[in-house]
Amino acid sequence: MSKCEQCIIREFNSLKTLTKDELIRITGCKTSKTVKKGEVLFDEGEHINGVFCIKDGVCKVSKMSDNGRDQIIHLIQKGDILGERSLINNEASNLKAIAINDMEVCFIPKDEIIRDLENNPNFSLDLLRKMANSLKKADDVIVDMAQKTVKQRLATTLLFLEAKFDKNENGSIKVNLSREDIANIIGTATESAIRLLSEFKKKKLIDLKGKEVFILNVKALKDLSEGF
Amino acid sequence: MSKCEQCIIREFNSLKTLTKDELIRITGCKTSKTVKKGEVLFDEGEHINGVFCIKDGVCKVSKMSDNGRDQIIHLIQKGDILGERSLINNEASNLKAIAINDMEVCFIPKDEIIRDLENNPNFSLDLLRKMANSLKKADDVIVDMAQKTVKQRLATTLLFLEAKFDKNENGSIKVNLSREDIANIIGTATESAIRLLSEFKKKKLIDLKGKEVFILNVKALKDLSEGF
DNA sequence: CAGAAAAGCTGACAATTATCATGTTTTAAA
DNA sequence: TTTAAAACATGATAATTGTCAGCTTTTCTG
Repeated sequence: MSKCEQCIIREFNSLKTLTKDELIRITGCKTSKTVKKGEVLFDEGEHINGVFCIKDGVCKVSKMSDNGRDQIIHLIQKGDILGERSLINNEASNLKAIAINDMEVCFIPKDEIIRDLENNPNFSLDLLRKMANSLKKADDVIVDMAQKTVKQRLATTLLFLEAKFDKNENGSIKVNLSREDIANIIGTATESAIRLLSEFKKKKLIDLKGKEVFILNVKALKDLSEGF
Repeated sequence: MSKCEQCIIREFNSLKTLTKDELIRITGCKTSKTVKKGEVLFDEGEHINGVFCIKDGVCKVSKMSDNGRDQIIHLIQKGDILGERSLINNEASNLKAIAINDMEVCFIPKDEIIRDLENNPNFSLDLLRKMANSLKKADDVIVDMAQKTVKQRLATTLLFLEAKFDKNENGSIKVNLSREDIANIIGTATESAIRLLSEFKKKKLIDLKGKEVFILNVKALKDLSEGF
């Protein structure tokens, strides 16, 4: 079993504020596991009872709307932690997480994290800052969803993906989303998303090779996303 | 000047976790002020440099979209605190707050709150819980904005207002929103909001007397908001 | 109180977006 | 490898929503 105190991944998230002793204790109680593409990490209404630290891979975090369509709210990748919110407010998850490619994750049981949260103010303050930041980003998403057209939101989303994920050797964005996934991020019908992707391709803003997406014209996408 | 340690308002928010000594110190450095209807508490891009505790009145908290329309993201009322996020991540506000009726607020300077945050784990943990909860609510808003029709969102919003605010003696919701405000909560054109309000009134789901809104049929609104 | 400005309302029409239908391509399982 | 299922793509059409225009009512200001 790999040791948390030697794991570089934690430098990307709030776990970096834990002391060496705390990390050693976490090593002793955490579990590592592989999650295959398509597998559910946790479902809506489920008690997570801990926190995931993502070592590799990507998952989509979504919520079912009353209308019966899934809305993808977050994409979580290497370095991120997952489940901290349900842990803090001690409730069942309001979200569902599904791997979109094979993942390597560590799972830290609830009680251990709570203990650190209560005893290490660096940890709780860092988490507080992280949450304040997430709330700010959520504001932006709400405004975009409420005010932008589907075309603007697609442009916004493509730029977001470009910024968030690494590139493959051929220059495509290193994330494996289906057209339906993209539609569920934007909040539109799959057909509408496909149509607009085709339009963007025709206008040379992007290129598409199967599921691979290449961003060709950032400036034009930015203008589009801002309504010009 | 009124004393924080005797103020009942703090029981409604995270300030309730402060000790008597901390409250006495806050009393010494806080300022009380009246904000008239229409006045700006803080604007986008402004450094707030502290936290507001709302003693009376309501304000709308909004963000300008790229398209140039304001989106109202929160309604803040008596008992709420305001500005804690910008304080925690030490950035300028991404939001703008305007009073929608006359308000009584207290303002606590940044350094004093930060001090309590670092020294009183009850306070920081309570704030953390509050933020985790806000994030959960933000998820719901994102899903609604992304997936629901304007009609569904209006129904959702009316139920939200009904639940959040007290009633006037005649039974109307005790909040003074213009039609434009309502449209800016829902994320639609003012004309669309007006049209749907008229439709709801015609169908006896609500009644309207000027700016006063009366909820007549909660069940029907709930069904509508869920897409039936 | 009068006049001006703002807010509210409604109709007509245009633009956007969803839905349904159908065919093609890709993926995954036997 | 074959075959079935899923994903992708596009057209046609309907429903939703936005925009503009014109009018009425309410609110604000001097």
